[in-house]
Amino acid sequence: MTRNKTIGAATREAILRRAADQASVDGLDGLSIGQLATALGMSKSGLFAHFGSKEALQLATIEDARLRYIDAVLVPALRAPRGIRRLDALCAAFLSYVERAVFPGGCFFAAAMAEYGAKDPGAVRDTIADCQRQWTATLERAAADAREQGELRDACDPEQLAFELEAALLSANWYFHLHSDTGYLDRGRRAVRARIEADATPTGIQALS
Amino acid sequence: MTRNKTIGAATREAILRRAADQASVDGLDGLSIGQLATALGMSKSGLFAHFGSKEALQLATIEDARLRYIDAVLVPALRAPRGIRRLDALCAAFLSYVERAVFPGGCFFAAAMAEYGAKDPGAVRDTIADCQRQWTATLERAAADAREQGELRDACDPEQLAFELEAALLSANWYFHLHSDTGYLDRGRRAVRARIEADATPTGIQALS
DNA sequence: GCTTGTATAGCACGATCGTTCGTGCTATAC
DNA sequence: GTATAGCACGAACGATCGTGCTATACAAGC
Repeated sequence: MTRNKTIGAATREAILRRAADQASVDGLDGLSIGQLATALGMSKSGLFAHFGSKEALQLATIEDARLRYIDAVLVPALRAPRGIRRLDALCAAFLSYVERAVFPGGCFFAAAMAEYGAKDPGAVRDTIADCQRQWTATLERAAADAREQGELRDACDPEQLAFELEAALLSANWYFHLHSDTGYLDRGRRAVRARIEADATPTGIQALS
Repeated sequence: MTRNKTIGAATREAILRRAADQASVDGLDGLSIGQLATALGMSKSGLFAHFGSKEALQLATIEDARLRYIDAVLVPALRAPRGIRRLDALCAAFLSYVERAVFPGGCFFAAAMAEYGAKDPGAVRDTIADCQRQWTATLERAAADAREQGELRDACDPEQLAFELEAALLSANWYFHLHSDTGYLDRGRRAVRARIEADATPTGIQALS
């Protein structure tokens, strides 16, 4: 029984990994259970039984993607000390995550946000909006910490700064994929660096070394 | 015949308008001929006959959306004099176009870029990439003009500037819709103004009045 | 008045969609 | 050795997808 459960869980993980990969390319809505099952060499009904509905599959996929995002972006970035260095590390980690193609279609959440941003409310949309808010909050907190530590000017608005940094990160993600040109990732890095420095104090600039 | 053609053309226009509206919400791929026909009170086959294939409908929809974009963004912005004022006007016109909900699901091309950015090449993807390039080039040209006119610093990189401005515009578009909060449009306006001023000469700043 | 051509409708096709159901295999529990 | 539970399968459901083929309504030109 416990043994069976382990087997089932492994299958489930494999499904979700593939689902997140595919969704980053074709969208969460474009995700098809039949195609997913074929790609995994299993039956449609066998796969379906793990979730019970397409929406449940989508939500589980988001959750799996969230874990992968934490591993790929947050964990490495949070090793940097609180403040301006962490803010910079978060941006760098995101761009690296895009470049390493952790998801083959680019940032999973960027794609999901674009896909569901204008749709009617629903569980999927709400979850995506929530993920988005969490990430933004992480950037804002890093910026606020940096300001408190005297690394960013008092006049700096952490929320505005986070907004602008994320704008650069997202655009780098879009253009990188649309034009298949890594140069846009460098543009993103330049934008991030310049934007942080624009609000940085001498202390902050030095901390960035 | 001319009369018939006029009637046919009018129907075609109505189809494309609705198609672009719907695509801005559900994506160009999510666009369904059956739903579109029902929404317009006509038969699936009658609608289909206008285009011959879904891809042709998608391409025609993009073309129609392009014209609407020109009307809503480029025409008003190009009334501003060449240089820094036009650069600013382009950004302002874009944010206004988002705010006025010219397309109900937000910027049509932003949505299409996000949807097709990671997909395999094809006519639709190529066209979208082309539209994207054109708009970027418009921003870059305005920035380059401004630099030539002494409104932006010589050290300013027009391509990088255009990238960062567009990043702010796109993110304002995404967040505005995802969180249904016009505050993000103001964040975009602030980001644009600050970014332009960061590279502006005193002459340039004065020109922005 | 007849022909010609265009615009739309009707109907049907094969494929695929998400979903349900019944079944069989396999491994643990008693 | 038998009962139980988890996992996956194949078949089929009704609905919808994009796409054809044919017919009708109607205006234009002879």
